[in-house]
Amino acid sequence: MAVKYVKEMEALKEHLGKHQLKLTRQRELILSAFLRQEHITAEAMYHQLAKSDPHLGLATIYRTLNLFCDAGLAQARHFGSQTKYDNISHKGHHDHLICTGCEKIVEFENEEIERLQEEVATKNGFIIKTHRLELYGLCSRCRH
Amino acid sequence: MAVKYVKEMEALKEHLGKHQLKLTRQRELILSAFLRQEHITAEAMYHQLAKSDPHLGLATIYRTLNLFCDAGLAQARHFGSQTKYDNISHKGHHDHLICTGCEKIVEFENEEIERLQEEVATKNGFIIKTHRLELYGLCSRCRH
DNA sequence: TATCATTTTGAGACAGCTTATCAATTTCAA
DNA sequence: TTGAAATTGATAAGCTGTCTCAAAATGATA
Repeated sequence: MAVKYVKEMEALKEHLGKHQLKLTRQRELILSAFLRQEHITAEAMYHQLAKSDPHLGLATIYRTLNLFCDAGLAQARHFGSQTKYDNISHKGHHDHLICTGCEKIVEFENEEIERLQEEVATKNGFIIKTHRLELYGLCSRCRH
Repeated sequence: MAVKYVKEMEALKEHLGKHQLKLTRQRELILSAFLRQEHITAEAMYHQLAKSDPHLGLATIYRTLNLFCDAGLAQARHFGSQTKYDNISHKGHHDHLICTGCEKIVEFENEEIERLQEEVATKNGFIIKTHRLELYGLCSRCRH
């Protein structure tokens, strides 16, 4: 199972090595669960993993997902009161189209928008480090 | 004082009327405080208003700011763990440039970006209702 | 492989922000 | 003025996420 995620595992190991951190059973488990899906919530992962490992603590999941963020594998995104963790290891930065009807999330990239963002920032004396762009609306199915 | 905000007050009254809600001293007070500034936090307003009205409850402020959102006067924005309420009554939609150094917030509008957003949405079968775009970086002063 | 300093974990306490509860008060239509 | 309905203030409760700390696991070293 974890075999599929060799590259991500290598990236994690590299980060662990650089920071005197250890590879644990829990970190492996959470990594493979994390890579299996997009936009997961710590709480959701907690319930998901509870089936196979009832004693895996919620705090460990939060800690580990934050670790993945530090390692550059994940990115936390706040949707309303929820924080979802995106997998950004296998792709570059991306933005989101979110259906307010069915909660479906579509990822997209648009170089032209990114370029214009830089332009706006420069005009205001800013240097951009990160950004978030979320478009909320209805997908074709939810429009009836 | 409230005289300056006749238009917003009218908009609020219209909303109240349509929903069988009542105009109270607190709602007037919070409206005038709200319109006096940008990007305010419920907590900040609570402390601000405590000087002139020590018994105005925090819950009332939250309730009232959410009411303003419903009425189309305000918009809630989540910056990290903080929720700030923007005045959107006197201007159209706008996006934010946020300095991660000094927390300064600069508003901007960019029609070209908005147009490209529509394009992306259409391409994916979405119809956009709202969006949020936040650029995080360092302002010229914080770059030393 | 055994040792052991260091890191990590799990469980629950705790913290910050926001909403719910409810008796008392206020509003406003009649 | 009256009274049904909405609102308020105070605080309890809820939610999400972090902190604490004793016990367990890891992994570098011998």
